Amino acid sequence: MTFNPSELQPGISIDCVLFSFHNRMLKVLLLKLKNMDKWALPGGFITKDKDIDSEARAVLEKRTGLNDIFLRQFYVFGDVSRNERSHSELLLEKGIIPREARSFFEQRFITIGYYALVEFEEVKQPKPDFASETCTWFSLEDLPELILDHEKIITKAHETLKLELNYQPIGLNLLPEQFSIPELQALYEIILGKKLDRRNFRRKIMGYDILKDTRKKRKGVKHKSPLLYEFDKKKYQKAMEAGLNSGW
Amino acid sequence: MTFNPSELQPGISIDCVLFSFHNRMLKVLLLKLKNMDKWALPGGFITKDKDIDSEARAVLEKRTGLNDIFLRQFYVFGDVSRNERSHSELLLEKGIIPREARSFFEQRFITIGYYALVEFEEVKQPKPDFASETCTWFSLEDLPELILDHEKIITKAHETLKLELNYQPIGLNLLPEQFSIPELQALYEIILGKKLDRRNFRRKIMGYDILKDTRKKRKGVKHKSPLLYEFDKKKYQKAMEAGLNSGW
DNA sequence: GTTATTATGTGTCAATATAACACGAAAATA
DNA sequence: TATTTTCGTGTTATATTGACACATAATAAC
Repeated sequence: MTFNPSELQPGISIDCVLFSFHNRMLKVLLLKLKNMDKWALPGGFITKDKDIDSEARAVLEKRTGLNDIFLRQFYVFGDVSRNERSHSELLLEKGIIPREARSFFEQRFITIGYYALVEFEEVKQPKPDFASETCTWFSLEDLPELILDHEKIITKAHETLKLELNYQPIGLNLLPEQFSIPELQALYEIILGKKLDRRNFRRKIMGYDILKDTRKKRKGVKHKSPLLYEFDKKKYQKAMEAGLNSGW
Repeated sequence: MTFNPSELQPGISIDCVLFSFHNRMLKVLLLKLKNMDKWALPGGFITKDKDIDSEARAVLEKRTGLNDIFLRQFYVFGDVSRNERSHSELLLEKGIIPREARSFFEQRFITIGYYALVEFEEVKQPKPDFASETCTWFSLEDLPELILDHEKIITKAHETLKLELNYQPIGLNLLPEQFSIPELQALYEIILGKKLDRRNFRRKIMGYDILKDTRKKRKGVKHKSPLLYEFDKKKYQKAMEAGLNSGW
């Protein structure tokens, strides 16, 4: 890995909060920095002749191998205080960043936050980047120690997810092709951070007419098998454009 | 006005869509560039040791004289295509930007969009910046020709306003201290782009219990005088935090 | 000062949406 | 065969929404 800082927009980075949903938990993809006990969001920089959204997409593709991930900008973190001199010094000291890129990394950085959604099983083997040695999922409830303001970035992404639940196809992008209504409800409960009534949830979600019954059952669960559904993508999309205005 | 590009974050700008509400129209503050027939949003750059939000605030303060304006980030415009070489060349040619700042302006720029809300009457005499000769309000319905992607930025700001109407104290920041319910309704109608039923609007807004009756009437209107209200700021704030979840 | 114009303020009813709540059925495991 | 666990279902009371019409207050026109 070599940096060509001259090809990059200086002082701007991208950080991606990639969410997935597994075992009824919301998870976030994180990278463990080499020789350090801290973790970081997948991120990158902006090539001078590339659109920022495609650079975010590129970051995710490099980590996951997937290139059609649902992606949204959610906030720019631009306080001066987010730049800790000690952080870039440490990276240098540990040999994580090449010496010739020193001045690039020592700049004050403003970072554009993206959140992204992916179906857990689609990501076979997440790949660390040049600065990290591991890349793996963490439950939102149980995050490791993170560099800089990355925890704050995750929190803000989660808040945004909550607000956009009625306007963005979040369920569609986090769940596998087929899923049960209780699974969908669990996703909603985790994003919203509150319990929902099972009967009322079912009635309401069915009322939107965005689910298709597959006439199949989930096998291998040690209790009554739930029926499986798929999203009717066209109707889902249309419902999102209008907004599920009731809110949850 | 002299630029010290060395003190600025390179390649990042700020653009502010400052809304006000006057004569039942939503207005936006624009600047007319010197020697050109195009208008632009108030904007600026980011000093290396300043937070981005305070730089946005500084832009607004310079244009309006006000320093406590309600302000929110809403989007980053970062497509490569938004940078028109011809634009910076024209600015140079017209002598709008100093020759020594040439290379600064010729960079590829990413701009952070902020929307801001102000009570129309509070802004006595908006001031143009070094590159412009006039600074004035335009109705959203009747915008002049704008530079670059500024029209798109305004459109996106307006969409955001619509979405955030239920979560942000928008009425509070756009209306004068005292206002009538029909005025508040007109504001909602313009932001939402649709007519609302007068009786239902009143019932619903009153239901939130965020208005205080001032026991006064608006004088000088050529019809029945409406009663004037004020926002109960504490209750308004609380209602916003919960979200006016029904939506309009 | 009488009339016309215009926007304000108000209430009801029907339809819809929400919240609260309990029990039988299916699948696996013991 | 019994136990455990979660699934699937319906009703009722309450709250919210949408649709709708008429009398009143202020000014302007005559």
